[in-house]
Amino acid sequence: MEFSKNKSIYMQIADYFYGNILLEKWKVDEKVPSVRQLAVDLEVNPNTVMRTYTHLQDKNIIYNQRGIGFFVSNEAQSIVKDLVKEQFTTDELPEIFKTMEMLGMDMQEISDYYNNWKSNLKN
Amino acid sequence: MEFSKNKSIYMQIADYFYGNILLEKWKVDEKVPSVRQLAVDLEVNPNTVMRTYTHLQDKNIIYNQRGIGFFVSNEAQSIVKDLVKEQFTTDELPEIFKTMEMLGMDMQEISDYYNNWKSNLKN
Amino acid sequence: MEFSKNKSIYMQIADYFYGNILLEKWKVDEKVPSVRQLAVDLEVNPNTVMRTYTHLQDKNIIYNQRGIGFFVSNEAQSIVKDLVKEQFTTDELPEIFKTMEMLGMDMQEISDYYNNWKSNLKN
Amino acid sequence: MEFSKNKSIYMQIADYFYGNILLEKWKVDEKVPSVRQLAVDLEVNPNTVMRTYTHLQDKNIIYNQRGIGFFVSNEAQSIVKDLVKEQFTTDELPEIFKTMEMLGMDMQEISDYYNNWKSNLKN
DNA sequence: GTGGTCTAGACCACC
DNA sequence: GTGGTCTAGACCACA
Repeated sequence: MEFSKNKSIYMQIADYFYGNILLEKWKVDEKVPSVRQLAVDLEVNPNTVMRTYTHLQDKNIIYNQRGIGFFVSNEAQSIVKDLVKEQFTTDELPEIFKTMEMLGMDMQEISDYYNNWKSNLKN
Repeated sequence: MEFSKNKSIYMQIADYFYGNILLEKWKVDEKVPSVRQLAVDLEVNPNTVMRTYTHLQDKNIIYNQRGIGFFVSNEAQSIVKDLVKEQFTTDELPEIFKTMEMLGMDMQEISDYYNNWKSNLKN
Repeated sequence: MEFSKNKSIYMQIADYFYGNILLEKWKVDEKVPSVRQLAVDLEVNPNTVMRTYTHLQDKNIIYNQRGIGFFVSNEAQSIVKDLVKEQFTTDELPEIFKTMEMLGMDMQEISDYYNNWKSNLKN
Repeated sequence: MEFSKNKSIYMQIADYFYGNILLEKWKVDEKVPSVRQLAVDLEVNPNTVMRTYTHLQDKNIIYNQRGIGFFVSNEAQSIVKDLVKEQFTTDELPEIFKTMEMLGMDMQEISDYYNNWKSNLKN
């Protein structure tokens, strides 16, 4: 996994969790990777992973069983969905729309980029 | 002008310049507000404005005439357009698309949000 | 380190970096002093050092690892060499030559000064 | 006349005077251009020229006859020569030598640049 | 009037 | 611990 410079690493790790939960790759009560293991896999400081986990736990997206690990909570799906959608529609989309105006782009162009992006994913 | 807390103030001031240049409110060789004046208008510290100006000057978007002020450079339009478009297509759009996938949204929904946003602007 | 008053402090700190990089005292990917530490060592305000670092980062001479520090970039050597040589040959040397003409000095005299300067360095 | 960005304009105008005096294009008691005229010729603000003249007058290089103009003083030659030589040997040359060391250049290379520069002047 | 630099001190996010 | 941003206030050189 590569990290963008525009966003903090621990939030990008959270994004990775959001994806896995929303797309149901990780189900309710399933164990998520250990802090240490994930830190090794992602080549980041364990503190950084821990920060993500603390953050997700605060939001009741994962829960902890002492000595065993972290697990996906019951409400994870709905919490994440609300969270992501909220931020998407109130922060990110308006930002995009403003930039579109500045660049004089219309929805069709965005749509083209989208199709392009999707076809690139397959390869 | 209100500042979002997600982004540094000096970069939001830069964004303000980008808009004015792209939409040709400010033309080539036109004088831009003085550091002190803009600081007063935006209610920020002059150092913060100075930081924006230094940044824009480094990117050859504005130039300085000693003792007189800053002016929009010849290539400002094209430099800004490249800059903004580059970041938009390589950073922001993919981010949006990823989130769309996660949320299971399609282009039609985005388009609806867009039209909604545009009609809100008019009011 | 003493600072000349003809040049801004933050640029003199940059010169110090140029020297260390060109003479390979600092190698690629080596960590450079932290902003705070260097500020203490040089007895200047951290903001002043920060200004140098931002400048060098913009020029891709150093890069940042979040929360860890600044490091010498791959291309640092060649960038600095180009930078310094460019300025030396197009700005400083012509200036010197013009003054030599005005003073009626020839290359031999300059050479004498040079040898003199070098022998003073040793003591 | 073109002005370098590295030096203040009024000092570059002073340099122009130094050259004319040292190379005896302007002799003792000869009238120098009026402030207004020179400002027009050089396309600078009259204040800037005035600043040069004040500076030169302070150093007894030119003197003023009220209502008539400025004139080259008796001691102009020797004063300028001392002034320029002093700055040249204590400020500029050491600076050059330091840069030479950093770039690993020797006197021969400088000499080559010098010959090159002189032959370019003729064209 | 203009920009340019610097200090002092603070607060924050991040690793 | 690291950098990043911002404020307040000052002083200077320059046009």
